[in-house]
Amino acid sequence: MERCDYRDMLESAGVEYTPNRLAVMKIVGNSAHPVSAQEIIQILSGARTMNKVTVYRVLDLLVEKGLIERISSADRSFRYGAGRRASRKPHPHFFCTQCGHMECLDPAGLKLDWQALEESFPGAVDKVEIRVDGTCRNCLDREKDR
Amino acid sequence: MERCDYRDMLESAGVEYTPNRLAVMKIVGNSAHPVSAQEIIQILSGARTMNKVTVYRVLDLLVEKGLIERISSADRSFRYGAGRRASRKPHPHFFCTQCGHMECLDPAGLKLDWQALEESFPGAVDKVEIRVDGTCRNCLDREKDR
DNA sequence: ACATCAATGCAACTGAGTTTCATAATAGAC
DNA sequence: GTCTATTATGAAACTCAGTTGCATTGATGT
Repeated sequence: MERCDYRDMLESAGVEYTPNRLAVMKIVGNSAHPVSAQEIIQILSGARTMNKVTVYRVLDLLVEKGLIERISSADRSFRYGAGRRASRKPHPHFFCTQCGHMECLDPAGLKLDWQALEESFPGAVDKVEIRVDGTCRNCLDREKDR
Repeated sequence: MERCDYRDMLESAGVEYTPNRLAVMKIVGNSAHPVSAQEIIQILSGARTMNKVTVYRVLDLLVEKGLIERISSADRSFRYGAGRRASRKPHPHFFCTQCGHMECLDPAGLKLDWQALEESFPGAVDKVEIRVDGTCRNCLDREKDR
């Protein structure tokens, strides 16, 4: 099930349509949680042949255009989720250090005084990343079983 | 100038003293901003011969014992700063995506309702990382000159 | 002194992401 | 329509922070 007209989203963000770009955009957009480049490559390996370099290049492009968001994790790799242009409000993320799963958290409980931050800081601010590291429910349960 | 008795700090955190561990602890502890493993290796290359593997192993150990804090950056590498056991309160960091410099921010302006966050989340929380990405004063000025 | 265990060094490895350069596809010019 | 110039893609080799395996050194306790 499509959630959006991804092709239209690409073009209105000034990104020329290509099947590869659409494919990556769909995977990131339709995923309930931020995905890694590896996951994307793996998902694509079934349907379409697409070089990993192209995946990385498409991801870079989509991030640059604000269609998706690049989120750093605690394991030296990135996750990608729907971005500002995909009408996604900024929100924190949870990262499970056991299984590498990332998920989005509710922005409630998160009172970030962006204004005060920018004013107090001598430099240009691009983005703020808030990440909670820990162990997810699944991994906790699996641990308990042992 | 020493800021603390690092040797004592090591031992009271349950870390056997070795010259290598003290050397790393000093560099991280005396630095005004979080440092990368590369910086540590480079600083040490002058004074003492110390294998990079040992540096990484010491860093892992000190992080595990809470003496230093591992902070992820936007460039797939880590920075290390004084940790909880070094009487450092949690605080956000700024990361310059141009030069890779990281610095500590004042916790003011960041009202993070940690309590609500933990309660709303179904899993175990180890730590919360808040990172502001952007361009530092230095890099902004250098840019302007061109 | 001897045995034991931890700390260190060295070389080779890993894995996510990048660079280089060749080829294929697309878009404009004519 | 064909020709040319971008632009997108593919393939192989590379980079770079961090790891692993294993041998060596050093400390600790008896």
